[in-house]
Amino acid sequence: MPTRRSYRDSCAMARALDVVGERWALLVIRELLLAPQRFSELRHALPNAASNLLADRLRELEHHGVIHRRRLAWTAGPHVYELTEWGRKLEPIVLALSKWGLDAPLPPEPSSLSATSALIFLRLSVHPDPAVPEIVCRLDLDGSIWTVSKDSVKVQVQGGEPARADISIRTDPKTLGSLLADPASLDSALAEKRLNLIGNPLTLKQLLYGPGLHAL
Amino acid sequence: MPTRRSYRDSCAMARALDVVGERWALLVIRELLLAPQRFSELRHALPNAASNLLADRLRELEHHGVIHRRRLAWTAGPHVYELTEWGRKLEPIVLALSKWGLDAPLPPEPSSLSATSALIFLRLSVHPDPAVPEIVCRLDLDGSIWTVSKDSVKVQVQGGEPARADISIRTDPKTLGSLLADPASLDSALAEKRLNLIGNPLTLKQLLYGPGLHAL
DNA sequence: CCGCATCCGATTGGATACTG
DNA sequence: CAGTATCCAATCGGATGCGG
Repeated sequence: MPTRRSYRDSCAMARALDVVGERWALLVIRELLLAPQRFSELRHALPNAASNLLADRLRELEHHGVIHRRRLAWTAGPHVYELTEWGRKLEPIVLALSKWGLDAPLPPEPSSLSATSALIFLRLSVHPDPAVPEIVCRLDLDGSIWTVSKDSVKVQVQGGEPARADISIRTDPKTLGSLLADPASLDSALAEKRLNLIGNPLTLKQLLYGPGLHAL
Repeated sequence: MPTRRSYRDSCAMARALDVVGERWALLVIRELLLAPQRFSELRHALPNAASNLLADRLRELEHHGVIHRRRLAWTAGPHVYELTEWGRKLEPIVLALSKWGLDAPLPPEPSSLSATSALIFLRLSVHPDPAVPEIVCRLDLDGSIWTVSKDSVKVQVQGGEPARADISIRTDPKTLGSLLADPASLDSALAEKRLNLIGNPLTLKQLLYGPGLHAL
């Protein structure tokens, strides 16, 4: 049963919150920022959200024109949820709010971390590096493949296989998160096999920590 | 009874929402963007929020370090709520979300509009105007005084009396909002005494609508 | 009045089970 | 896999109370 309440405030912020202010809504949008997702993928990404709530939020967001349901492979085949053009305009807001949230206290354990969250964290943490021409990394995160590239002017995270890669890593979102938060954890992650690396470890350090590497 | 629930998600966005994601929280923050406010002022600005919820949100936001309570006039005297330094960093996010919300459907009537909301809408709508050197306007909105100034590079909205003003207007938030949304409503607002103007009407038009004035 | 606290019915959220 | 259905707990919203 979708929610029907409103702030009944003409202010644009209140109107925005009438659309994306319900519980879980912005986290659903976060999940869809990098790629369209299926219902089961969203459930996996947001394990603390009940399935009925997820269904409610998806219905409401679709009704408001923030996301829409699309069938893959013409007819038959699974459907995915993806952001509409309007929904995509939330990206800078979600990123800004994420950046702000970095200063917030950590949640009570146990806490989840989805692949998309870790990739967004990566994009917030890694900065272009004028000292290095280009690094392309193939990333296998929880079984799905991403291409992370960084050059002197930009950092990109895209779904799918890279055409060419300098290094290839396989890990899980939590390990990636702790790697980004604490460079010193890289060695133990490798030792404990939570991180699998093909290629030069120094290249990975350059990719993740860039010019700040001297801090090590 | 303050809420104690969490998304239990390590993602920075979820952590941000653990702090400012509860109902009414971001609207309280919106209200505090331009000036500290007393409890009763917040109640007036958010008439659809129950007083116990307002008290809960204020307690939670203070506990999380987004706002803090301060006593005016040393000891005794009323206290006001104001944003902390961390809370102030939400300003660009609130403004961006407001801008996004302009494309959202209008809420069901009756709907409120606080003075702060109208002023934020003004700041979003009015742009610097290279064609005009400077316009300073004294604004009496629901009884509190603001200084709105615009020159070739910036637009400012500040609490308090201006040192000097080109025009002075007195109105209410809803009228100001409709004025900004529809320039054609200016004449009827004047005729119906919902807007009181001292000074040249053309100056007011230049202030509010600027170079877009030729559209009239 | 101001600044909340308390009480209570109406919604919403959360966990689990179930169906096409 | 992609959601519903159900039930219970937490939260919300509105009214009212109450000390300062």
